Amino acid sequence: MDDTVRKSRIQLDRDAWIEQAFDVLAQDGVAGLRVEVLAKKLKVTKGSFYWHFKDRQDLLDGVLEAWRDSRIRDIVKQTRARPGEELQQLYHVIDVYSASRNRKGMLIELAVREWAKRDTVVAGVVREVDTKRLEHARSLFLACGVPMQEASSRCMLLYAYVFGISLMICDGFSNEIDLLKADIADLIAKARGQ
Amino acid sequence: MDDTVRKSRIQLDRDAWIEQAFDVLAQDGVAGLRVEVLAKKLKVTKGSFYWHFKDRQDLLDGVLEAWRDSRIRDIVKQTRARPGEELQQLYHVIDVYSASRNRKGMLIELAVREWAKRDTVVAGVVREVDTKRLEHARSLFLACGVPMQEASSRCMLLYAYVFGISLMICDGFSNEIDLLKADIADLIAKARGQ
DNA sequence: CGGCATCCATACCGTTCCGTATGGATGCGT
DNA sequence: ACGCATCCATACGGAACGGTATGGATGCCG
Repeated sequence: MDDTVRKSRIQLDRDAWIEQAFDVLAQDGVAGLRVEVLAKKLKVTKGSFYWHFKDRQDLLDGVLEAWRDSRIRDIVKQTRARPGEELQQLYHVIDVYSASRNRKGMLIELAVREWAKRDTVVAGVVREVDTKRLEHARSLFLACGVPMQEASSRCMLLYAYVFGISLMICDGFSNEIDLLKADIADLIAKARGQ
Repeated sequence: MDDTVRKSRIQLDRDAWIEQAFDVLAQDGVAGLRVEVLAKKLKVTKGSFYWHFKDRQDLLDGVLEAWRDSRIRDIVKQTRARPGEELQQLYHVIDVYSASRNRKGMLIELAVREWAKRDTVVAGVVREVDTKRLEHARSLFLACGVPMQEASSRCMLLYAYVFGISLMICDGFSNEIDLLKADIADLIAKARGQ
C-alpha cells in the first residue's frame, strides 16, 4: 500500500489506478472496487478518476485485461523448462502457487474467479487463462513420459489443488501441514510406482 | 427461489430470512446480503427484518451458524460407511461435491470461504468445519488400509481438489472433462499400484 | 504573453443502503 | 369487548457511492 511513496505532484495515469485496484481487489474482492475508495487511497478525488476512465466498468475492464496479460506472461515463464527438468518444473509450479508464499497473488486469483461466477465476460477470460495454463502444464507431464489422458488429468488436479488448498483452513488438522503438502505434491506430480 | 410459494399472510421468522439469505449468498456472495434486497425478495419491508434481527450483523451471524450446523450434519452423513465400503464412500464424497451436481451448495461453500478471507470469526468456523471434514475423510482412508500420513495427505488433496475444480473453467481444455474427472478421482482415492 | 491541452478539485444530483421511530393490523387470552 | 403481544408498513435521517458539470491549476508551445 505504501511501498511506493507517491508525491502528490506526480500525475496519475490509468496504470496507477489499475495497480491500486489490484491491491483493493486482493483485500476486498471486486465488490470493494469503488471509485471513491480508490481515489482516497491515491489521495486524489474522483475528478481524476473520471478523467482517466469513462466509468467504473471501464476500470473493471482495465483490471481484467491487465490480469489476463500478466497471467499469460506468468504462464510461459513458470512452465518453461530445460529438457530433462520438466518434473522439477512441475514441483516448482506447485510451490510457486502455494498460498503462503505468494499471498497477494493468490488472493487476486481467487477474487477474479469469484468475479467470474457473476460476470460472463470475466468467465471467458478465466476460461482462456485456465486453458493456457492447463495446456502448458500438460506439456510438462507429456515431456515426463506421462501418457496423454493421464497428463490431462494430472494437470487439472494440480491447478484445482493449488486453488482449492488456498481456500481451506487446515491448521487445525495437523501441525505438520508442510509435510503433508510435500506428500501431496508427490501424489500430483510423481508417476505411479516411481 | 420460487420453489416454495409464500402466501403473504404467512408470517416470517428468523429461519425464513436466513433461508432466503442463502439463496442470495449463492448468487451474489456476502457483499450481496443487503437487508432491503432480502426484504424485497420476501415481499415485505425491512420493518419485518428489524423485528427478527438486531441488525445486519445479526443476520450474518445467523447465516454463519446455520451454515456450520448444516455442514457438520452433512459431514457425518456423507462420510459414514458400512465396513468394507469405505473406498466406495470416498468416491461418493468426490462425486457429491462435484460442482455440476450440487451447484448451489458449492456456490455457498465458495462464498463462505471468500467471506472467511475478510472476517476472522468466519475463518474460525471454516477452520472448524475443515478440520472435521478432514478427520472424517481421513478415517475412511485409514479404514482402507492407507497409512496415517498418506491418509492425511490424500484427504487434504481430496477436498482441495473439489473446491478448486469448482473455481476453474476447464471446458476449453478438453471435451471429455468427465473422463478426466473420473481419472482424477482414481488419483486421489485409489492406493498406488492398486 | 496568450492560447490551449492536460489533469484534478469542487459541488451537486440521484440511488441504494443501514438503522430508528412510530403507528397500524392482526390475533389471542380473559 | 378490552388490553396486550406479535409482526409488519411507513417515513425519516444519514452515509456511501456512481456519475456529471464546471472551474481552477499547471505546463507546453507558438
